Amino acid sequence: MNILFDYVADLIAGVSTLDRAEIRDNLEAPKANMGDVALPCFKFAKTLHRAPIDIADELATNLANENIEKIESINGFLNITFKPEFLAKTLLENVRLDSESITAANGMAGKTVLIEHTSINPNASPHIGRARNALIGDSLVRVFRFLGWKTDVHYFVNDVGKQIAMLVYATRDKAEVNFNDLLQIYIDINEQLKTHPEIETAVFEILAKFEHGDADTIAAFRRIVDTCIKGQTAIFAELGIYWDKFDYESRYIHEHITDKVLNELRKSPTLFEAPDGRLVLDQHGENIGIQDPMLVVTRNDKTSLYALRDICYSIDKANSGADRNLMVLGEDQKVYFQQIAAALRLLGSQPAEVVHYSFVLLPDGKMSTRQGNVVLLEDFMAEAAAKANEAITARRGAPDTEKAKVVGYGAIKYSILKCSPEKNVLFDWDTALNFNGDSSVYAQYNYARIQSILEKADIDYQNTDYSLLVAPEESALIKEIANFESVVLNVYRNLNPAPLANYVFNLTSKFSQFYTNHKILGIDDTTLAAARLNLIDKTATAIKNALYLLGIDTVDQL
RNA sequence: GCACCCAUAGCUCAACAGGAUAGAGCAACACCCUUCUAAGGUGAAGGUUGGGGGUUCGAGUCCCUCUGGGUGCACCA
Repeated sequence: MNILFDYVADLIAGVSTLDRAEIRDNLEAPKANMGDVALPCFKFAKTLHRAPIDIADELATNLANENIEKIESINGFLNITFKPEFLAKTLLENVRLDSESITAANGMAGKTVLIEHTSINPNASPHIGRARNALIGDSLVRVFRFLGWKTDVHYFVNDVGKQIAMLVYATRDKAEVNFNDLLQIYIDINEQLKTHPEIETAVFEILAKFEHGDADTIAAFRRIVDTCIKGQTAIFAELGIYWDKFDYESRYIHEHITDKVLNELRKSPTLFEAPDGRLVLDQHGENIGIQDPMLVVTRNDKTSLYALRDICYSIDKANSGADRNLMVLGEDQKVYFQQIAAALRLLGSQPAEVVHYSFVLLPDGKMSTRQGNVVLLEDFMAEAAAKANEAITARRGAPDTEKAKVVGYGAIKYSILKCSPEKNVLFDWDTALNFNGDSSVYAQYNYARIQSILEKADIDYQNTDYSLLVAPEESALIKEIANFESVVLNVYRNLNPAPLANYVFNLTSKFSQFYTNHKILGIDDTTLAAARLNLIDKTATAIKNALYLLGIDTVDQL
């Protein structure tokens, strides 16, 4: 639609004393049936010392143009409706739907962005709450890449800590450790800990040996952590989510980087030693929303706590040379992140831009890994794929596991990504596995319908006369296609993939209305047929690319 | 108790940097498959945008306040 806005801004600037840039800024797309482009005239009232209605009236009488079908002044709004042939031609000739052209138009080519996301504790299979992190992160990666950025996707492996030590302890006599058993082992050892304090002592001994570089203990940790990372990333790989680099937290201990950073922190008067020997950063005055903002960075023996290792890692990321430094983090880490950010600024380092997301809630409350009250991502994936396969079997007479995955996994991603990150997602099986209406399946299904038609088409539709596309359903579809680029840029600007889901549904809905009202093949007018084929081809591209940016695949036949 | 986020139709969500008559889907009701894929389409129904105040020509959107939910509040990661 930008092309139309530019066009209208030129027109209005030509017949008035208004500033062209200001006009362009105020133009908007009104609701359907009010026109194609609207200009609210209220902001010009002050500078012109005239009533908004007068301004709109005058513009309406002066703007006559062979491409304008209707121009109205209503309550201070100037509404312009273009002739549909002009609308179709202008928008479809200029629309940008592919990565190359959008990248070129927005000048972001070659910039680099570091994105860190997911970092699930390496103690069990991920549940759908944690998956939200990966889904948002991966979608942002795709959007940046689509806009021409070079992406560097990192995963911070939290391989230090009591949780891993507990698993090391629980599996000390096991010759083999199986990823799928870890969750139960973790739940069991948490249970045992309640009644056997001596286990806790043993666990901390293991942790201390690990931190002091004991080779056998490091190997034992590595066995657990790598089993977990392998298991977790296999699940994400199944969903098409990958990382470029896995950064191990323990490195900052074993390479004594924590000591160096600690020495830097010691130069600040805000670092003090508590009576028992712990080193603490006094963060009063940093505008952190807790009563007594203190960040404890070491234990009393001066060994590092997670915060210190996280600061080390954050410095590494800030120094990576990337143009932007992003991370996706749960809302439970909000205040903690502010504390790390304040510490980084103290050290002259720049904290990452952070995207926070809220938790996924179950109908009967919150998920808890320790209590085993979770919906595992794996289970969700299996259910979704199975349900999709049933539907495919019913429709096609035979199952198709690959297609079922495309459909089922798409539905998972869509159901989670369609909600804005700051809102809680309410998960229930019925809604998530409903493949009708506002779901990714709707878009995939209509995409397949288009492919089916294009497959059958035996005329060339590469160079067609767009001005033939004048039906209301065609105009509506064309305008929606033309919005693609601004939606992608909106997602980029706000670091929120949700509008893409909304867009792909609106777009598909416009196509479906067009499809049910107009024939594409088998009409006498072959030039019109060609134009319509070109239109649905562009529709398919927009659907495919929008879904792709959400991490969702398409198939040509469904 | 303090801080941050959220509250929109019975349910799940939209509303693009405050714009016009707040839109969809699901569920429920009435229709449409001799026609390019019915995982579809059409119609009707559903709202004092949690309550109250304020700013503005204009507020779901910004500010204050109350209520309800989420999250967090130094020696976990």
